[in-house]
Order: sequence, then C-alpha cells, then structure tokens
Amino acid sequence: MSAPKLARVIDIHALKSACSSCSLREMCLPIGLSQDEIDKLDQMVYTRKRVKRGDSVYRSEEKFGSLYAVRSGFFKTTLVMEDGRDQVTGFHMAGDMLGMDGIGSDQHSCNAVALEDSEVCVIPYGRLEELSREVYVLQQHFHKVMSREIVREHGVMLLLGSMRAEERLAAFLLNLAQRFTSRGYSASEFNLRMTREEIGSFLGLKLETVSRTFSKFQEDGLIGVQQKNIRILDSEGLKSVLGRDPA
Amino acid sequence: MSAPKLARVIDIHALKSACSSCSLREMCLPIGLSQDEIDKLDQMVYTRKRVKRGDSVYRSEEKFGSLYAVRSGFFKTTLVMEDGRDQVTGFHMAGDMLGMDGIGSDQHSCNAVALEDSEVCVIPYGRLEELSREVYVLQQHFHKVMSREIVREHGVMLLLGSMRAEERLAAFLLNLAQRFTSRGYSASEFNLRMTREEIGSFLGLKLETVSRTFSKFQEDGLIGVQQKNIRILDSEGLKSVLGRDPA
DNA sequence: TGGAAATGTTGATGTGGATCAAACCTATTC
DNA sequence: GAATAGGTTTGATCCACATCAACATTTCCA
Repeated sequence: MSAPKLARVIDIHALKSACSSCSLREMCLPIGLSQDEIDKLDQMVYTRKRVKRGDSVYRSEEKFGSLYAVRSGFFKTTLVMEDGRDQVTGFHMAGDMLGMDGIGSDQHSCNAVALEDSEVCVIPYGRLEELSREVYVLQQHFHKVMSREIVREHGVMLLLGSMRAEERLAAFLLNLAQRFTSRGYSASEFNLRMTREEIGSFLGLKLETVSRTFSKFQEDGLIGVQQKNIRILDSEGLKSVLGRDPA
Repeated sequence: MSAPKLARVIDIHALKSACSSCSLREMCLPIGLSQDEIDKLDQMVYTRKRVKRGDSVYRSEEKFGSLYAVRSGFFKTTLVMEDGRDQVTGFHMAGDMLGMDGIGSDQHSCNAVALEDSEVCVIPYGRLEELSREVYVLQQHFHKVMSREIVREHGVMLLLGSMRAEERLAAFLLNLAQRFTSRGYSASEFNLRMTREEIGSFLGLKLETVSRTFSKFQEDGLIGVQQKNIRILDSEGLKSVLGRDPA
C-alpha cells in the first residue's frame, strides 16, 4: 500500500492554507473550528518539511522547539542506552503528533526517524501555546492528544509487562490494522514499513522470535505473510490469541 | 472497592490557602507566580480528599472530571486485562499528578489506588483549562507535567523492553531513591510501600524473581533488605548493574 | 490476643524466548 | 546482471526467568 505521497512542489500559498485544506484535519490538531479560528491555525503551521527515509526529524538531546504532525509517511521513535541497546517506543503515521517528549525538559528525549520518505508539518511550540490560549477547542484538542499519548504508552507497558510473544505480536498487528482503517486504508492488507528487528525492539522480542511467530500465525491461518506484506485472514482468530492460555 | 467517598468537611479557610502555603509548591503545579496568580490558583484547588489505603482515587472506565495532585501518601496506577492479569503502570508520591490519562477520552483508563493512607488535592479539570488560558506559567507548567509523564513512560518502556531482571530492579531502586531525595527524604534508606508482587507487576517480573534479586543484591553488598525496609549501601554499584554484561 | 490470611523467602524444576548458526531472499549498485 | 549488503527464515541449543512447592514471617482483625 503506497503512502499518501502528494507533496510535490508546494508553493508558499499552498502552505499558508495548510491546515484548512488538509485531509488529515480530523486526525491532527484542529477540529470544530470556526473559519476565523482555522485562519489563525493556518498561521501557526507555516512550514512543512520533507524527511527522507533514514533521516530524523529530531534526535535525543536536541533542543526542543517544535512539534511535528506527520503529514505523510511513517516514523519510529527510539531511545538508545549508553551500551548501544535501543528501544523503539512507537511507530507513527499520518495524523500522529511527534515531539511532545521535548516539552518537559526543553530538549528531546528520543529520536524520531523516518522509515520511508515522509513529510511533517512543523508546529512551533510557542505559537501553539499562544494560540491554544486564544482558541479553546485547540487547547482542548492539544491536551487530548497528549493524554492519548499517555494512554497509548500505558497500553505498551501492559503489552511489554504482561503478554507473551504471540500476544504481543497479535496486539501489534491488530493495532496497526485499526490505525490503517481509521485512516481509510485496508484493515486486512498492508505493508509493514519496519523491519523484524524494529518490531522486535518495540515488542521486547528478538527478530527471530518475531519471524517465527509470523510463521506460526501463517501456519494457523491467521495471517498471510510475504516479507513486508501482511494480510489479515482471521481477525477474530488473532483477537482470540490475546488473553489465551499458553496452550 | 468503595466509591469516592469524599473528603469529610475540611475547614474552608485552610483550603483556600492550599496552594499558596503548600510545601509541595515546586513539585506540583504552580511555580514562579505573582501573588495575584497564586490567588487565582487557590481558587482552583478547593477540595482535598483523603484516600484510605486500598481505596482508589478513580477507577478505569469512570468518567473523568478532575486531576489529582498527590499531597501525601503513596499510590499505584494499574491496568487490568479481561483475563484478570494486571499491570502496574506506575507508583506515585507527593507532588505527582494523577488522572491525566482521562483527558483524552473523558474517562479514566486506569485505576489509581492508595498504597497507604493518603491525601490528594482535587483539581477540577475545567477550572485548570480555564486558568491555564489566563496564567501563562500555569499553562506552561501543566504542559511540562504531561510531557514528563510521557517521558517517564518512555523510560519504563525501555526498562520493560530492553533490560534484564537485575537491571530492572536496580533501575527501580535508583529511581525511587532519586525521587525520595528530591522530596527531601533520605536517598539511602526508605520503606517500600508496595509488595513484591506489585514491584514485579510494574517491572514485568514475577514476585519470586523480585525477592531473589533483592537477596542477590544484598549478598553482593549493594543494598540491605529487611522486608519493606531498604538501605542503599552501594549506589555506584547499583548503577553499574545497569548496562552490565549478564556476567 | 490468637489465629488466619497476606506477604516474603528459598529451593527444585520447567520452558519460552534468546542465542548461535546457516541459508536464503530481495534490493541496490556499479 | 554479478556482486554485495541488508533483511528474513529456520534449526539446534541454551539460559534467564517462570512455575511449582514448602515454609517463614508479618499483618490484620475478630
């Protein structure tokens, strides 16, 4: 499945009207705004930035200044330990917000790396603060976005702390499917943008275990796997893997 | 679990001066405020609530309405899976903020349970939103608090996803010690408020593993353990457990 | 205050996923 | 289109932690 790769040359004028005409409007920040408020918002987001596969939007330790709304493409966020071990803390797609980790200490605490050529809307944080004092629904929405990130991470903690390998992978696939669905893509077929190793890092498993578990799901008729291409054949079956006895 | 049995009558006057005279001022919300702003803040927090050991401040699914600043005592937050497995997502002490998980969906997504008789300041969320539109530093501080919660959870993900049992427990102890220190308590001796099982749930380990690892740390002269009492004997040694080869 | 329940420790054994290893497949590059 | 590198699959083996079990200690409250 190809990403919403619009983003050819975008002239200044097009940028000015970024939010008001953006198809991701409902996923991203603004919702339920008056025309007047949308105009304000358009003044907030005045830069888009392309990020090539492998490049980062920001890196750990870097000074924090802006949030980034994923406009198209796919990202991972990662933490790196001194000894080199690294942990993928999330995968992010169109409509997701990146960079909120930086607000608390004024510097970023993880790396945000593009897993395919991507595009983000740069939201200068000061501007967002300002506007969210003026526009109530924006404040409200921004708080919800942060809160949901907290809840998402709770879910990952549950996964990492309490689930077995098969459960983790089932939960992962179902979550991806759900997110693709809510963005209008097929829930039953998609291409993974990340490697087995990155999936493993996110799920607290080794890449071999990820691969084996994919194979097992395939044998069980739950999914079809062909490299990065995944077809969900039995969504209910996958769900029933969650919370099932080790059997 | 008993319902939010509200806060017996508490002297209104004492409450009115809650924030302005609170010793946790710097940990909690307000910081660097003018007298005028502090006055506003005092109007925001007009209830304190006692929570007895074992009772909850809020439960999953419950409608969201307020945030809670821990005034004294100790809490855990937990998620429960359908099949009964549960995951402790955090331990919270004086100055910590609880309830931010509820903002995104207008209902709480975890349980906040007191591990000892405790007291919280109830912060009606609507009031906080309102005030943070008027008082810039409050807005700023609130955003930082949320952001730090995101970063804290990143850290837990790293712990759960990439560390071995000994590392997890060492990180846990060091984190606790650090938090006690920053609250003016001893960094080298403290009492655990939670059981081995709760520690295990938080760290993704079984209680037996927690117990054994405590014993091992004791044998190695890193800590002294006597039931819930912990003395950190060799803080550097504990740090060196992190990121050390399985050796 | 006594006795039951909850919590904690320690030992013996089992196992899920890690590790090590070897092919294989796919994409990129020159 | 051959060479190379990155990614994936699969098998054999290992080990960190889980599980099962027995007992010790503390806490709770009737």
